Amino acid sequence: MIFFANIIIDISQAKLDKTFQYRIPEELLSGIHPGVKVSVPFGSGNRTIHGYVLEVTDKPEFDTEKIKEILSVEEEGVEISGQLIALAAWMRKNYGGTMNQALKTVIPVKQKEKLKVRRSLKLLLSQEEAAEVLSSYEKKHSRARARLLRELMEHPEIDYDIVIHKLNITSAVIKALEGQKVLSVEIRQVYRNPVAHLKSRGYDIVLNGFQREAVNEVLSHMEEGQGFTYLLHGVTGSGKTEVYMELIAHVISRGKAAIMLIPEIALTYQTVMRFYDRFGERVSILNSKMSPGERYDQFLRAKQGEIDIMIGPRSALFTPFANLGLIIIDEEHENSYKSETVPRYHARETAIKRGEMAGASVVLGSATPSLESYYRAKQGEFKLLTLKQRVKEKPLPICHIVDLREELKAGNRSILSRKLKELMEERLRKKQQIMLFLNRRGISGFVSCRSCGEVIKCPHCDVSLSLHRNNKLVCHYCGYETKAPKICPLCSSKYISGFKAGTQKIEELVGGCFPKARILRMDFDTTRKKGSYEAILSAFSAGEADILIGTQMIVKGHDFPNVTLVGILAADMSMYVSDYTAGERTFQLLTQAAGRAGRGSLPGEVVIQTYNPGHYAIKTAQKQDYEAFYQEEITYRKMMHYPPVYHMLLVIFTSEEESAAIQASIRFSNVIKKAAIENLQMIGPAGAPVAKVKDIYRQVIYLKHPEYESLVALKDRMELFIKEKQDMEQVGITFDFDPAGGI
DNA sequence: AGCACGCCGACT
DNA sequence: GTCGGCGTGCTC
Repeated sequence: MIFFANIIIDISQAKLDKTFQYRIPEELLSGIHPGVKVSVPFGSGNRTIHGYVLEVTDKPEFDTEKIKEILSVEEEGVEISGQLIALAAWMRKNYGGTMNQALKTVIPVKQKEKLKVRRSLKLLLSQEEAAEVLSSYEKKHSRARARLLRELMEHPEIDYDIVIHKLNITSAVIKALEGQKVLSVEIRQVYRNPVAHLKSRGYDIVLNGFQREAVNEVLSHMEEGQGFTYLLHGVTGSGKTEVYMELIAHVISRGKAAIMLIPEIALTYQTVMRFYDRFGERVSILNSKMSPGERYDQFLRAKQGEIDIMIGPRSALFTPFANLGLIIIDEEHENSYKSETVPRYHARETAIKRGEMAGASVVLGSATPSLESYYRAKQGEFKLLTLKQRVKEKPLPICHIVDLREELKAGNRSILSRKLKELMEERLRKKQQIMLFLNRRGISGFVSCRSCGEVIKCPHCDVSLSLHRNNKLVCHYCGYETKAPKICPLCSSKYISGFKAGTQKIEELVGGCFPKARILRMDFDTTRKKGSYEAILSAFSAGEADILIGTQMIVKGHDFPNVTLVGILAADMSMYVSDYTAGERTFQLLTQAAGRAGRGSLPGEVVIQTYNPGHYAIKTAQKQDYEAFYQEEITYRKMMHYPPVYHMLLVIFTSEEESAAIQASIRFSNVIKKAAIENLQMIGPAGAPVAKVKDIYRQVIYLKHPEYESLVALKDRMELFIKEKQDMEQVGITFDFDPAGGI
């Protein structure tokens, strides 16, 4: 059999952003894998250039007559670009999508590389000399040369890209003038340093026994050259960050680099400062507010060895450190580690794979580990490290559970239970602070008609519109905006009215109960302005308000030493019915929220209001007993065949035509049935929970199987089907492995 | 990006 | 005619 390799020539050049196919000579076959660097003949002159292997296949996709052979394999060790390309190949295989999509995720360079080498043209001649040369060009009718030179006489230094794009000059002309010593091409590096403005204050940390033990365990294996995956389980306040810092310090002292992933929302000034205090300028950060160019700059600094610690969200995982020694994933249970765009990779799995490739250790940290990680730790796949003790011996907060049904029976129809109200009064008297939480879903307001029951929906999405200030209706899925109608569009009744967003309504109610209290609210409306998220939190931290009302957003990151009471207004799980992670998410939210109470020297109290006081997620959260929660939850997952015991594959069919999406889903369900895989369960095809977004209709099929590999094999089969049939143009097909909750 | 090819105006 | 410069398009 003849094999071919798909090769990418130069990732940085947008115009060569595609693969070329080469024949693999038999003697090289064993050395050709994704990520391997090879030499190939390229172009009509067959000049030898370097490229990276993306895929090996036996199917030529190009005129076989024209396919050339690979010349040789470049044995430059395991080079970083190759390693990342191999990682991209692994991601494509395990999460679906095209190789190009995977590459773009891993190497976000492409056209942005221009920003790296800011090239500019500099005039080398004096005005007189230039004028002379210019007239000679004009005489020879060299119009492009004259155009460029005239421009250079006016501005002695011009950006290369401006010359190419705005002046319509080709590189041939620039080369010619460079050869004639009329101009020179200057290359300068420009990038910003996001932490340069910070002032390091030094550090002073002593680890306690549990922290020391955890650090030593990881280091001892590292010394033996073994990289494992560790799960660091420690309650809020047990000092996980100190463990991370100690490990990082050891890794960089051995000349290696470290990546620390944190949920985007937790990348606060405080966090960055702590690392900067200890590691100074060797640290860089990545965040979503950065432009692609700025992000690329940070990757470049890493590649050039200017930094050895990168802190950032999911995408920081692909920092091109040549000698990576450690990957840390803080708050590893967070949903934001799962990508929402193709390839829908999970940062945890991908980090483990990258760690394996680089020989690096991986440390997953959480107070409430994901079921997945804890399960794998129990199976011995991860090494479990436990921090049993809170630093400074602080007691856990006292936690009360209030049954909202009892409140109702007792005639209290307020959103605040008697217990919570009583405790709030006390705190306000003592000038201590209070946080009130609301579950994330169901918090936005909507408009409905009391006469016919019509709910105003988005014309492009299958969701109701949310009521905002100034009577505006906004779609949270596509951003559609309209004015709230005065009469019902269906029955023309004038009894149409809005229900305010949960947080807004609660703000009014709480304000009514405690007219003197200063209240801050954090939700979609108040945080839409840039930077207002931090602004609200620091205002609260500075004591500018007594009560902070919000959703999950306010649970993360910041420490509020003066908060001694946390109220969870409706720890209700019925909102998550269709989602098997409901219990897990509730437990995590409650534990995190409770952890916010009593972070300072004052003891904390927590009130959980719920309609399900008997549910194990709530009862175990009250006692902060993770192990007990895990046992209950894993039993449920086993029984219901949910992850991590079984694995799931969600196949999403999208189309502008509803019927096309439905037809495709039926066709694929037949393909799946035909594959006749043992132990496979199929649910659907059916409409997605939100069946229409931005005018695109969505159908889904859920598949369950105990072996992840079987689902990957099934995905391969479906991808092959797409390739062979080629009549699926108007339908998009996306694969999502172990989807994180809703879609 | 680099290179060939084909077009176009100017000059022996 | 034909020479040199310029823009366009292709590279497995």
